[in-house]
Amino acid sequence: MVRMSSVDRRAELVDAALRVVAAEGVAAATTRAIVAEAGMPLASFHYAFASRDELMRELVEHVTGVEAGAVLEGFEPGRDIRDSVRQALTTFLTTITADPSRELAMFELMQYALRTPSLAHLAAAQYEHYREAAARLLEVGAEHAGVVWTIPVAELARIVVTITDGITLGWLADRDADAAARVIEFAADSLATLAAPAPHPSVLEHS
Amino acid sequence: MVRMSSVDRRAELVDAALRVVAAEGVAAATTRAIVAEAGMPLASFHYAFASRDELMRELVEHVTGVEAGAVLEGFEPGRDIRDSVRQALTTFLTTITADPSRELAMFELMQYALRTPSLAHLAAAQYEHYREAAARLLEVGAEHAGVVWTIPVAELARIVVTITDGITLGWLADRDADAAARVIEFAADSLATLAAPAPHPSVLEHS
DNA sequence: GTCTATACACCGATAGAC
DNA sequence: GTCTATCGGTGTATAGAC
Repeated sequence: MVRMSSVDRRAELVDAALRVVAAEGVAAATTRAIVAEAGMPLASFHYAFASRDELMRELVEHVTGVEAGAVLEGFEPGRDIRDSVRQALTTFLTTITADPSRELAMFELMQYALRTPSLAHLAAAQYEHYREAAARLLEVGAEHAGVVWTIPVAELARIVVTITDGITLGWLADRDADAAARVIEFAADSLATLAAPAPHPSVLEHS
Repeated sequence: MVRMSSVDRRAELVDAALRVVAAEGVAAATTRAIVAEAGMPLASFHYAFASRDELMRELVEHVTGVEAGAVLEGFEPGRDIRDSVRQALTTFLTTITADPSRELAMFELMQYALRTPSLAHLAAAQYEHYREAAARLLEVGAEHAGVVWTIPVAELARIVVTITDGITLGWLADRDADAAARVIEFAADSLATLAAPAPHPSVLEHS
C-alpha cells in the first residue's frame, strides 16, 4: 500500500510523457517537460525512474500493449465479409483522423525504438500486437459472414496492417480523407476475394 | 565563381547531414555532428546556413526531390501486368532491405517535417512525388503489357504508395523479408484485377 | 574569409535542506 | 520522502584572433 503511490507516480509520468510526445514530439519530451505536464517537481522524476531511458522504455511498452486493443473496440461485423472489412478500416481511419497527433506519436515511438538497440525488439512486438488484433478481427468477421479465409489468417493480418500503416502515413502527409476512403474500398474488394463460403455450417454458435 | 564555394559548402553540409541522419537519426544530427561528418570546423556551419533549421529545411527539400526518382531506376516491364507490378515491388523491397537506415531516415525526415509547421507542406509534396513516380511506373507497365487501368492511374498510384509504405514499416519492425514478399504477391494479384485488355492497339509506338 | 575560443540556454541527473 | 538549488555536459550560435 505504501508503494502504491510510487507505481502511481510512474504511471502518471508515463501518461504525461505520452501527452507531451503526442503534442510536441519525442524530441520535446524532456524530463522537465514531462514533470511539468504531470504537475510534479523535477526531482520526482528520478524518484520514480532511474533515468529518462527507463521511462522511454516503459512508454514504448505501454503504447505497445494499449494501442493494439483499441482497434477492436466498436467493431460490428457486417452482413458480408467485404462490409466487415470496409467498416473496420473506415472505423480505423475515423480514429486516426480524429486524433492525428496520437498516431504520429505512435510512429515516432516506433522509430525511437528502432533507433535504440535495447528497444528494437519492442518495435517487432508492437507490430505483432497489431497483427494479432487484426487476426482476431478477421476471424470474427469471417465467422459472422459464414466464410472461411483461403490463406492463413496470420498472413492476411499482415496484409491488413500493411494497408492500415500505409493509409495512415498517406493521410498524415496530405490529410486527404476522401483519397484514403478510396484506398479502403480497394482493400475491402481485394481482401474479400480471399474469402470463400464456409464448407459446412455444422453447428449454430453465437460468439 | 567566388560564391561557388559557398553553395558547395551548403551542398556538402546537406549531404553530411543526410549521412548522419541515416546512421544515427534526426536527433543525432547536431551541428557539431554534421560539421564533423563533413570535415569542417564548427563555425563553417553558420557561414553557410543562418541556422540549423535552415539546413533541416534544405535537407527535407533535398530528399523530397531525389528519392522519388530512384524507384524508377532498374524497372523492366514484364510480359504481363502482374509480373510488372510484382517485379517493381520486389525491386523496391530489395532496395530498402539493402539500405534500411536510409529508408528509416526518410520516415524520420517526414515526421520532422510534419512536426515543423513551416515544413508540413513538404511532407505532402514528398508524397506527391512518390505517387507521380508510381503513376509513371504503372503507365509504362500497362503500355508494355497491352492493358489499360480500369480506375484512374492517380488513384492506383496512391494504392501502390500505400502498400510500399506499409511493407517498408512492417519490414523495418520485424525484418521478415519472406512475409513482405507474400504481401507483394497479394498486392500484385489485387492490382492486376484492375487492368483490362487495351481496347484497340491502334498504332505501334515504342516509347 | 576562416578558424579558435567562448557565450548562453537547456539537457539529465543529483546533492542537500527540510 | 519530497522539494529547491545546482552540477557537469552538450546544444546552437557568435565574438574576435588571424
